[in-house]
Amino acid sequence: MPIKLATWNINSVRLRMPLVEHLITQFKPDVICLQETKCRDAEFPSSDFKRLGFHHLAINGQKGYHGVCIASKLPFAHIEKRGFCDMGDARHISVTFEAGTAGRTPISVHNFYVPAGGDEPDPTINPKFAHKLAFLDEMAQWMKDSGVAQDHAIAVGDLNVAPLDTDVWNHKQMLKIVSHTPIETEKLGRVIAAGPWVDTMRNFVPPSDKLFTWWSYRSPNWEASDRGRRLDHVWASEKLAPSVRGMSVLKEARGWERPSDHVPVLIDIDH
DNA sequence: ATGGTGGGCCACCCA
Repeated sequence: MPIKLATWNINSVRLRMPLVEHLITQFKPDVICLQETKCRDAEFPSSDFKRLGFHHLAINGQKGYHGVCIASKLPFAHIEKRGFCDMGDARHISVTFEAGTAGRTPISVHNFYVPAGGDEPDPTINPKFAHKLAFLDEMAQWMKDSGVAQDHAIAVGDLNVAPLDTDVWNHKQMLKIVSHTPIETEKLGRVIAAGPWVDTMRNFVPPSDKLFTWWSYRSPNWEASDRGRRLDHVWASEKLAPSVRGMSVLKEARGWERPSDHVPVLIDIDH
């Protein structure tokens, strides 16, 4: 059964529900993972999702900041929300689908919003950066302990780290910029190894090619200057990775009206 | 080297 899954840092789901609707009508995803929904669960536009055929909603929101959700046409068997770093932040939600057809084992989807980490890449003077590093450590430990990637599983989200040289517009210039510092890259690598996970986006775009999912609001000519970063990721467990048949980064969404600074990433799973 | 632009929400927090 083919499943199309999208992940997108929406930067306020209430403000950008028209863009989500456009994504749905134009690209027809079955499952949508959002980050930075920025509203409480009671304020989440659930009726809009249901009108659009997404009857199954797993929401972990909070007032004003952060917030993640998984909206789905397919029913869930389980929903889980995990707190990281004891901050009370809404930065994770996961679902397991009901058992697949033809006796296939159900897929789990984990949706993460990793802390951005502030501007100063020194954990001794910047608590936001320290939080980001601790979050990545805890993610790796939990991946190891839980064994989530041992079965059919997907991990997606805004991980706020661009690990490869070609995940940023200028590697040398970015080495001291939060999101591309060696310590973040190393820690994200440990999270991937702890699964172990497969970086499915890079199965479709070779590491020699630049690949971005985010362009800052602060650049008036984002497209011409193209100073992007790959902050959003789609990982598959080794068992599921061969079933990922397609991937696209919807760069055009950065040019939509009142856009998010992140664009959706879509994958096709043939499970 | 600096500041540039957004969103939430009402004084600044966050990205």
